[in-house]
Amino acid sequence: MVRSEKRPKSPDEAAAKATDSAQQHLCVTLVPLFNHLETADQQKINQLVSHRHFAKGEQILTPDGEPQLVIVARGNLKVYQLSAAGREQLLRVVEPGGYEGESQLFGAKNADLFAEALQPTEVCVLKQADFQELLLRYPQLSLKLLELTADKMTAVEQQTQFLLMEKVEERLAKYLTDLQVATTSSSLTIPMKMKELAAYLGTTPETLSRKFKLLEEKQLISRKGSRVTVLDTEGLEEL
DNA sequence: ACATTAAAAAGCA
DNA sequence: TGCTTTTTAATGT
Repeated sequence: MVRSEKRPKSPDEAAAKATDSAQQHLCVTLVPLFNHLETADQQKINQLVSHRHFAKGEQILTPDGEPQLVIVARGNLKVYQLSAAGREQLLRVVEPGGYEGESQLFGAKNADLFAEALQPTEVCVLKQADFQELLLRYPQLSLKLLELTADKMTAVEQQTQFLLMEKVEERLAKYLTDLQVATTSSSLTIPMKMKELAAYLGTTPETLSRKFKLLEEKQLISRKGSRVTVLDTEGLEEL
């Protein structure tokens, strides 16, 4: 479900208006939300966003922070919430071209949403007021946003299905088969750390490790590190 | 069936 | 080598 091998091609260093930290206008042209607009419009929008860089592990979005739309240009970030016990439930990983934080902009008070950089990450930040103005000014944006948000909701549904399946074994099996379908190959690479996959599947790294071993013993998969090969697709799907 | 805790083993910079 | 990630083992819910 998550791949991470895109690299933005070197941007032409023309006359970049140094608004903030003097970065290039990557985000606006890169992101599906904006890249269908005319160049002139994109440039206007670009003046409204601030480009920021985050090191691995830095918080980008917190519940008490200012409402803002965050667009990922490079790297990726994880979006998660904290359970009562303080355990982290990973919701999704946002890749270049993706965005996060729009729900707050719509007025939804999302009380416990965090976003954190998984790698050194370039993002563009759009403030609430500016974004609302944009939506009014470019009605096409609203439609596009609606479309993209619908996609996101589909992903969230899948995530909820994971947690509805009672056994970790089943969740892991489903995750692997989904990933296999996505890559159209029997050999695949887990796109995140085991610790994070565990959080994503709603379990602990320890249990995840045991389940991997169990699937290997059943000859359903083989694994070296995060490199997994599916040996028995049918057997895996039966779970 | 899992979580938790602790500790060893394996990776990585 | 020193820190982080992953695995193993023992014990608890």
